[in-house]
Amino acid sequence: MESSGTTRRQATRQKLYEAAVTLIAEKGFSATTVDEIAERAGVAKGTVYYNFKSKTELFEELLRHGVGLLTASLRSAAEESGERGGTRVEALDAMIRAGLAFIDRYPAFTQLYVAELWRTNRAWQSTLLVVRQEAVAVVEDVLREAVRTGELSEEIDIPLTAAALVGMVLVAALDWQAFQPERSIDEVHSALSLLLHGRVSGH
Amino acid sequence: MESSGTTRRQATRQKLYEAAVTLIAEKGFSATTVDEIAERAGVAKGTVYYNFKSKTELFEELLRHGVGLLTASLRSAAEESGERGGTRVEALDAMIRAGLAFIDRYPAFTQLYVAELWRTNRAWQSTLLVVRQEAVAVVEDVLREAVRTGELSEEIDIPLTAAALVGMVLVAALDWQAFQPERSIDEVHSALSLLLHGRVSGH
DNA sequence: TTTTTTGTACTGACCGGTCAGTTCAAAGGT
DNA sequence: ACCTTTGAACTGACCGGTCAGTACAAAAAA
Repeated sequence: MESSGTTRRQATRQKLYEAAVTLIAEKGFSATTVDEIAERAGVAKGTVYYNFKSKTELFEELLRHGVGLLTASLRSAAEESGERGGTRVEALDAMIRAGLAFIDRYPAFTQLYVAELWRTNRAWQSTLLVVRQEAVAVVEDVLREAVRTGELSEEIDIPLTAAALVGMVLVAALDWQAFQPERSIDEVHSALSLLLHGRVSGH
Repeated sequence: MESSGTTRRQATRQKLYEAAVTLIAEKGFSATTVDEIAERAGVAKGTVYYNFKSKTELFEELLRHGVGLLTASLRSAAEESGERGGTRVEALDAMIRAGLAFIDRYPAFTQLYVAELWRTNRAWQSTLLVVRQEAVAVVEDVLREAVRTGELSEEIDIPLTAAALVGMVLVAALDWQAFQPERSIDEVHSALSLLLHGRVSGH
């Protein structure tokens, strides 16, 4: 029995998450076998089934785990910006940067999330719905705040704009990793920032 | 013997494309069986292998087919806008609309494209690379043109901005279909247009 | 002692790909 | 007009391999 922060079990689960996330990102859920996951985690197959009731459940918990990290990172970026006395638009900018940093650090998770998000009729569809709503809600909150304080125009459509912003960051970052890896995070950030601040085709 | 424009074979291939695209969008490539594809197309399994040398090849040709439609649609939107004497920024706006219309019409294809695009080490990786480049290039061309004519600032980073714009449209549209289907295409279009024209946080 | 992990062996369902045989419309012969 | 042949297109039963999940005794950890 262990009573401290990380039980043995938690450590095993963590290893399994890390093994599963890269494999599933590369090959997709169905093409990834439980044997492979166990092998990469350096664990026996039986252990997988001791810790999770099925392959699907392992995946669902992986999703919850990862999105937890992302939303925490976005929220704390927004808060820190607020504490520094920044505007709400600066908070958005800080969130873009935090999003990029997250994707830079956990590219596999992001790949997997994007690949699964819009699938229909899958077992974990409901999990994804919840998890997506959490992430988009963070952006919506800041947008709503900004409209309330008059920083942004009333005419913007908050849910659609939030989705578009998230999408912009997600896809730009994945594209960066996959097709233009020689760019620095600063270059990507400023390209997106320019778009946000309307200097791409600003009035 | 048949010699006219649409051979029997082409008709069968078309049926197989249509069956495969929805199934793969819903469940992913590996989770979709050849038997299912054949059944939905109303064709025997052997016919699939008579027309395509493997499941993978069927998928690759499906990708080429679909992206062909998309780029044609984007390019013609840009051209038509040009013929009406519009600015390059108006052409971008027209392309956003064309992109949304495409996704509205072929949602399954878009889902599948996004889900597979950033996977690594897959058989069809090289096909996707080509196919992505075609799509992004259309946007890059218009951006480059706009910078040349002074319509857009020299400081924008063309490849990154093009990727971001494509991503914004892609993700916003999928999100619209999946989570906010009650919105009209006009609402989505104007939300994105506002972002493009910098009126979300324009100076 | 209790919890967790290991490793091997097994099962049964499922799936990609194959192939011998069928269908049928057009071409060619009579 | 009436048979015969040809070959592209299609069919579906079948085969060999793969994989999620199970079983369980023994070891290691706590």
